[in-house]
Amino acid sequence: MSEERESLNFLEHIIEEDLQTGYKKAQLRFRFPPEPNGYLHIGHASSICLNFGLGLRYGAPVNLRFDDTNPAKEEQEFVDAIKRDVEWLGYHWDTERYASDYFDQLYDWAVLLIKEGKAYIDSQSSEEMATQKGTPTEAGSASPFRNRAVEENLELFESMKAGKFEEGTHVLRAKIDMSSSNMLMRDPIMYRILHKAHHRTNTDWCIYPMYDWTHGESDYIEQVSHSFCTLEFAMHRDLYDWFLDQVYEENKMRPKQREFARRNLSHTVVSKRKLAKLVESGVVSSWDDPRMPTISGLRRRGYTPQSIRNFADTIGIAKRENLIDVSLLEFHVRDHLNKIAPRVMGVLNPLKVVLTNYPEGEEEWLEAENNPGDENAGSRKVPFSRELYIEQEDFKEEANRKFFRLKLGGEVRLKNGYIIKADSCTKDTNGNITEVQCTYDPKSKSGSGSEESLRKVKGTLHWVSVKHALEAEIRIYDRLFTDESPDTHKDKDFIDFVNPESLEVITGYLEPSLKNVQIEDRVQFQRLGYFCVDPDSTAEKIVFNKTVGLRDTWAKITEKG
RNA sequence: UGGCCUAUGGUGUAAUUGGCAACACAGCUGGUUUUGGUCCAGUCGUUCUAGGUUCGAGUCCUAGUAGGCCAACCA
Repeated sequence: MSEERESLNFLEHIIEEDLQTGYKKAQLRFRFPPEPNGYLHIGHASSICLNFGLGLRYGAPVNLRFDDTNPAKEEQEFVDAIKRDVEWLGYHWDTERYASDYFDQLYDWAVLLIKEGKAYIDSQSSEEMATQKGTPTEAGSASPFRNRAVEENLELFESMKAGKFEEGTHVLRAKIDMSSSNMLMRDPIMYRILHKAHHRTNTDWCIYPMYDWTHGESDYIEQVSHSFCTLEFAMHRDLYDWFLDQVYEENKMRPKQREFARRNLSHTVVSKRKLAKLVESGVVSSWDDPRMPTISGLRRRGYTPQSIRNFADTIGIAKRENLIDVSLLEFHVRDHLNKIAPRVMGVLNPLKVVLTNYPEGEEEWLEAENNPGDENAGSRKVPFSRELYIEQEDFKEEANRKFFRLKLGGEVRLKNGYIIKADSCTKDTNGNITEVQCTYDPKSKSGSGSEESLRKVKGTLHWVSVKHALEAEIRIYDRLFTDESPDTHKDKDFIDFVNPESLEVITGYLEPSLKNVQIEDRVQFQRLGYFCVDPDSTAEKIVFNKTVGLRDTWAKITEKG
């Protein structure tokens, strides 16, 4: 038994260290804290995999906590969608929590701070407060209300809560340090007045706590040991700790915020504003359009939860800037789908082949393996007849030796079938090839064991019997953006980089075994790629999404010329 | 003119905490193959720069350079 030293990421190192210096393993607890103001995307998926992955690794519970402190943006619809996505990824949260569960506690604590002279009601406009805040290089100045009497503060705060004031008239601020080098410590706002109904607390409240006041205290209430967030919150840590100091009791777990770099994926955008723009402007059809980097989009595209988890696992976690090539994500779907997707045949760009020596009206059903890499996958029958479709790209009148496909006078094997030879072809008035006449070798039947069947020919083509072919709508996707980092250009809008050819809808001809596919079924169309049945699919009209193509060495050869 | 963070192959992460720079992807060469897929083998690095500490530095120190972040009644 060789014990291999596992390589840990820097967050795991922090946890390991904490475990050495006093934390008990049983005290470990993590959380995934989305704001329910939109759909989860691939970036969230990484965060989910990180937190829940840590939970699995350490046998620690992970809470799903909705950071719902801004009723102006949040909706139940998003709560539901987020839960569905986390579940789909295959994770189980320990408890489902809401920051709004803690509104009472937060309010009580705020009152405590006021009583201790550590918070006050400011009655200035936001503009006045902004100018007082100073700049990164200049200290701020005190609000004229900074030394308001405790009694007055208490009274005003209560009146705020009671709904006696308009929005924007008063806020509760923590009294910290107006000259701190950290702008966030210059008397941050804890509460603001918002006369808006909340998706859970309805109209119970008209004052709502700010993120900074809420997050650390929520972690504390839930006794989260490690609160991981992205780097842009690094500055918030001082505040997180300050707020915690105000309520912390010795015998409790003191949550620790640590920050990691968010992972950027090439050729896409993830900001909610930008994704919304793609939907609103009609560039994509919906939030779950298969081109979207949302989890629901990836799901519809045919990605498997495991492939996304594997991806998150491989890219790891660190603190430096990064731009992960989307091809790595594509590698992981291929890798997983290669193992689980049944192989089938479908022709997307048909060219008719007629086997002149195959009896008219006759047909036979050939044995076809479902997955050559998986012995247990079994086999199925595919119909063969005189008239077949092959891909247009698989035939050329003349071609050089590198072209392993069909050419006049050349031979090729039809997958699971016979070796055929192209004798002639017919063209339309524009010179386009419309039909190829071939002869087949009846003794070369796949699996027959005959000498002829064992002959090696350079190429093997997929095909479909014309008479038996199933028509289906095939949606072929390409990258949504032509630029690897579309939203980082100062002089150009990300919309300018939208790939006009990101969607192509065609009719494909499939082997009849696909007749009864179900939504979300995934298959490999041999030699083409992986495809997934779209929810738009019906019994009358099957719709497939192309998840990702196969690795294509031939394309590279042709590119090079 | 302030503060915080970061810097390792084309990309993303490691490096037993100071001891021969590793893994995956991509690339390139071959082999296998009834998918130009899969699989197998091989190949591809002056650890941002300059100093310093040390027998020994990717790791520690100093300075520099580059990039990112920091002022919303957002999270």
